[in-house]
Amino acid sequence: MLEFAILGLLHQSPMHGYELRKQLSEVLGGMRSISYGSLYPALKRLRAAGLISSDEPDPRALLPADAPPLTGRRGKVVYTITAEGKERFHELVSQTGPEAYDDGGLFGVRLAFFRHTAADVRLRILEGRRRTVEQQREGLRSSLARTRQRLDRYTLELQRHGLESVDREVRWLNELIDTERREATTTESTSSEKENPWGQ
Amino acid sequence: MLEFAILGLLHQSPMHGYELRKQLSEVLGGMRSISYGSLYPALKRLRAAGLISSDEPDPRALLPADAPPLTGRRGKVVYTITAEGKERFHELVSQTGPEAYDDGGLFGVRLAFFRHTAADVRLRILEGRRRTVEQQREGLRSSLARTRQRLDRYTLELQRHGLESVDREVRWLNELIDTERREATTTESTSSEKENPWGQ
DNA sequence: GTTAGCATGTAAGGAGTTACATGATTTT
DNA sequence: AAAATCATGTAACTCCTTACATGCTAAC
Repeated sequence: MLEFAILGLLHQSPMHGYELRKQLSEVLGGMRSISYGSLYPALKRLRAAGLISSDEPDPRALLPADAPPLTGRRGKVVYTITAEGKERFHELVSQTGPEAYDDGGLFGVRLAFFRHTAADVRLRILEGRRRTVEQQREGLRSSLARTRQRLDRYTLELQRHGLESVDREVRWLNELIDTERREATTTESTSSEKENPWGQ
Repeated sequence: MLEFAILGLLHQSPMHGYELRKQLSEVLGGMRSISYGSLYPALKRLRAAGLISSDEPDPRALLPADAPPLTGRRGKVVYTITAEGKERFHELVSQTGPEAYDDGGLFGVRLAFFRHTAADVRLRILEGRRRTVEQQREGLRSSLARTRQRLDRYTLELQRHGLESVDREVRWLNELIDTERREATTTESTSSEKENPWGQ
């Protein structure tokens, strides 16, 4: 998920880690930042996999063999997505399986990069998400119906609030799906833009 | 978090693992169950810590040293909370620090066992949670104000929906806090029930 | 010249998951 | 007697966090 988000951000423009982290917080929903302890190892893995490249100043040039073991001396490292990285990103962005809409935060990230996703794939993901959330809602509803008697007020309030939340998400998804379909039918005659609808 | 929930459920009545898992799903918000790969190691840890005890049938009695290494032969194991376990649970249930209301799902579990929490502690936790969520809301709001221009429709929708969600949570918390305060003032004259308000 | 914010990383650990392995009991 | 569901557990792994360690750069 993190790697997907990193690829997505670097797809837009090269960045160094610190900047990446700030952008990541926005993509991952306003507050709650990723920690450097996750970010840098992730960058390392992506670089090892050849999906991004790093432009390090590397200041070990023109230095005699110094006694201080050269612990510091780090330069600002700018990361750029590679051709393989872009390929991988478009592969990820085209996936329509459950991993795209089941729980675990990936759906939010997918949505954040939806402009890179083809219109039909967008629709399938939104509908998949809706199915998932509807099932959650059913589970919650039946759980509430079964246990309504023996639960105290707090647990009941918790479940009621949870139910309202998933209910709102379903309605929100319905709106997104409607808009998506309306766009699809009005755009199919004029064969413009397959990517980047609205925005920018 | 899991261990807290297990203690809370066993506090109500002894249970075996399988049953525990079902009850856990309800406590942890309707759908999304815990897996056995989490549950059984957690039970093992709690038993090792002396917080719960297990009542195993242990069928190795009256058996000669068999050649088959006795791989199967497991009985239904019933777990019971110990005196130390209850003590620990009431310790956890009285905590008012950030771990009780910051993100990470603990708040939901705390609420599920709120009837075991004293009224003043309940209020402090609810107010702490409200502060946390209000801060999230501020973060989201300013992030949205800053980036409204350069974001595409999907990211905007995502943030808008997120903002509405935290907004709803704040309103919900306000209601809970109001009710809590009303109960506190109407109950203080009649010195009844310090625990178990409503429910059961 | 010192504080605040920018910047990069590692090591250890927490809290769960999936996949596997096994068997008992109930229902059809 | 086959299938479903109840029941218990381990091993390997995922994905993140916190705490630590280090240094650069701009502003006051």
